[in-house]
Amino acid sequence: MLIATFNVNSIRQRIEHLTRWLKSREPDVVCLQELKCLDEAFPREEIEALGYQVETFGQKTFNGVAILSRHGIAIEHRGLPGFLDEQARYIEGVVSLPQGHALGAVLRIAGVYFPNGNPVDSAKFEYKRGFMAALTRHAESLLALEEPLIIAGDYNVIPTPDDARFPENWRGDALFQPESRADFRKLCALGFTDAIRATSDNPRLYSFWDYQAGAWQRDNGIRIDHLLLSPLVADRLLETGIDREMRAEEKPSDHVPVWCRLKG
DNA sequence: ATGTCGCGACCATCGCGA
Repeated sequence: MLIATFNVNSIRQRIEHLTRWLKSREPDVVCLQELKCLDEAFPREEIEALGYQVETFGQKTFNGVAILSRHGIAIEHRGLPGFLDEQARYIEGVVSLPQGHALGAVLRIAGVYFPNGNPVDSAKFEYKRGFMAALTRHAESLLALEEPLIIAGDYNVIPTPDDARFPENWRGDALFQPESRADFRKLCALGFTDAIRATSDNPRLYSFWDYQAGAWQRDNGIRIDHLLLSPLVADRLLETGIDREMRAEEKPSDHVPVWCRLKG
């Protein structure tokens, strides 16, 4: 069972990259962020042709999230419960697993696209913190269900200095503010495992490189796309990966896919 | 600090968000 998250930075610009990657990586469930289009403009047929159920929560121009699943998925939320929001940043559903699966009958998956939050002295940062507070509250209620649960997506948070090539460059940025990092730690402290950090102590594990100033060529990256695993999922974690070679393709997204493989 | 994208308004560049 392979679960992935990928911020595509416009699904219409990235559909060819995505389908190529789906064919080679063969993930079971994928959370997508930054669709940047309405549901009716989402190129669903190309993805359905590869055997995926496609569930979208789109928005014109900005944001937008989706879940792709090779197993049946029932969407329970479009929009984060308890957080009034005009922006499409949250989608949650329950995947029905094949009979006799090691995880049990279901896997709950939430796809998130956190607000960027810059500049820090603006309402945008307060909005980011409010989103995190609401997600933490909601995650607490989900953990009480004691189901296997993954919250996957673009958190727009650099958790530690090891998650940036040049951490000093991010001082004062909303992605690396003490408050943003503390909020992320508080969410994790509910009992989630950061899948990448649980399986590797390699430095330079990044998921995003800015388009500007030759960031990719200099490996000036940050790790902001995360897979948070509930205890029942963490118990079955086998390996993780970051498909950084996607960033070297023609017309790439500024993010690359991050994935984890589970037993069963 | 900024050497870049993608979108949508509007028709050719520009402002916004990242």
